[in-house]
Amino acid sequence: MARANDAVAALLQEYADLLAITGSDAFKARVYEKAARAIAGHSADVTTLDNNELRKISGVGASIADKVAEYRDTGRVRVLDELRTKIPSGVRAMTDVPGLGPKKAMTLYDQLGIDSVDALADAIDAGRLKGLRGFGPKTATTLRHNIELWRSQPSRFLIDAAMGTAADVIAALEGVRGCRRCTYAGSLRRMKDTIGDIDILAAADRTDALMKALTELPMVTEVISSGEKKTSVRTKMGIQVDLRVVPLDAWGAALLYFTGSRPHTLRLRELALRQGLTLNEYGLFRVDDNSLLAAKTEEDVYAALGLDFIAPTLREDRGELDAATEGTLPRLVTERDIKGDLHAHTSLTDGVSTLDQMVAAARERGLKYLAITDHAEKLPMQRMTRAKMLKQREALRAIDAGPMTLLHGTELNIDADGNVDWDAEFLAGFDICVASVHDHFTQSRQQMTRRFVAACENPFVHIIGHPTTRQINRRQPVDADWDAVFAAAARTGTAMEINSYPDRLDLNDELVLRAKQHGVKFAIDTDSHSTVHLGFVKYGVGQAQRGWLTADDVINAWPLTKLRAFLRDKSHAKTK
DNA sequence: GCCGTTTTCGGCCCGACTGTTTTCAGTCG
Repeated sequence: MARANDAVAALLQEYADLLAITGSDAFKARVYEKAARAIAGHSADVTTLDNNELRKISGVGASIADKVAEYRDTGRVRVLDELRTKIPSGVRAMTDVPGLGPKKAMTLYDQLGIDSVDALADAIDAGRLKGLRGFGPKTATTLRHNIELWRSQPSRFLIDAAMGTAADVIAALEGVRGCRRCTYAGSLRRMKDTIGDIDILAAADRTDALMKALTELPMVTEVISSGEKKTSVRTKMGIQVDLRVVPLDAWGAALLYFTGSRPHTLRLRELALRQGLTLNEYGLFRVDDNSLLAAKTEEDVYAALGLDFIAPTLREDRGELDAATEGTLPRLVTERDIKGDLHAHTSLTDGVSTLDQMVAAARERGLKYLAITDHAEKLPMQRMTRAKMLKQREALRAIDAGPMTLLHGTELNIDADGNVDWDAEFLAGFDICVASVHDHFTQSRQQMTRRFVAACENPFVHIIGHPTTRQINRRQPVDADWDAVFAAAARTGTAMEINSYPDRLDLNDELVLRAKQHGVKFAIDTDSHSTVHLGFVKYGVGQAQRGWLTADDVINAWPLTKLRAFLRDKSHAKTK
């Protein structure tokens, strides 16, 4: 599954972690982390590059280039293997427990021979940490508690669940006297596909009332820490909520800082330093006389650094600072650009809303067109037949949808060999066909790739639905050579879906970036099974933005005539 | 270990909170 770049990045990250645990130069460890990130985000396969090309990657110098080359040639990195013999893998795993970092993990291993999370839990239960320097009774209790949390809960939460919690917290805090502004930041604002914790930023002159209000919310089960400027709690759902309160004058700098990502803000700080400036959550200051340059809005801070405004969804250190310097940031697709939905179900198959309800809800949302795409007959549980499909088409054609155009489509099943339901004649009757993988998830990469390529080459298939078929926290993505699949999609004029369903978000941002490099077009669909799901489109747009897409890349951001031409061009392939 | 619009050497982001300390190390984001 993983690209060679991901494997190399994982090795470099492991090396960085082991350096930190062994207490070597902290800066050295940071350099390896940075290089790992740069390689993970590099477009070319690093195992195809020579040393000179490797060293052109920012953060990769002679030493790291040699290690990558060694991995390319031998599949190993000798110095990493040596470190691994000194530090058991369980010691590194221990640093995943909240509150336990590299220093304490090493102390536990050195002094007590503790080499796994399980061993640590046993040692705490047996009272073996008593007398160990740096490990008082409070630390032992907290660690034991955090081990259980770490064992019992997923580390990432679905974006819509996090968004709901954030909205509840914000609504409560906005009602607190003295609260001037309140919003969410962090990975939620960046629209990452999954959310680790929720960052809430508030502006107020006095902070105590806000901190108290947060800790007293009914949803809060645990106060992790609480100070004058920052409070962290855990909710019933298990997600951590961090609240930061700043003066209103620092709003922009604080929002920028707490939105992150860390690599992005780190780069901003480096850029500031090179200009004789320093950036923190209170503002951008001159180093020499501490005078304030910008703080009120994010736009002010970026401008003072000589940068165009960078949308939160782009702040991942994937080249956005260079683009902002050069004025070449993309004009990102927005929810307002989305003119229609090309993947939606009704109660004819596994949807819960009727055709009429779906049409009415889509019209209410102001869509210009809607494709109804119920499941085809090879998904046996749906009991679909040709007759039912034709009857639905008749019903759909009879609906007066006002200014909205209705398209009759279907979600075909891509079988193990890459074929789809129904014959050419029947398929030709549809306005649009989505085709998706719904079974045989464990095929080899080679088989799976052939399967997708065959589907792309089918003249009746316009969109590949939820391509990796992952279900977040439940099912892994299928294994395919995505570069080969994307190349086929671009060549055949087949759009790749960005499925907006919160537990899919498929393609995700990283694959969107890769697909775009192949010249692929995209469809941001909701895959709605109910009228309320139409609102999920914002999450699909989030992934699209994170993949640097413009409205021109997204076929359902196009006017209907242009979309129809795209669909027609694909179908014309069948006569060639 | 990397890097350079003050630097090829000497820096490297920085603030908040906790716990165990008697002035700060460790962790987190």
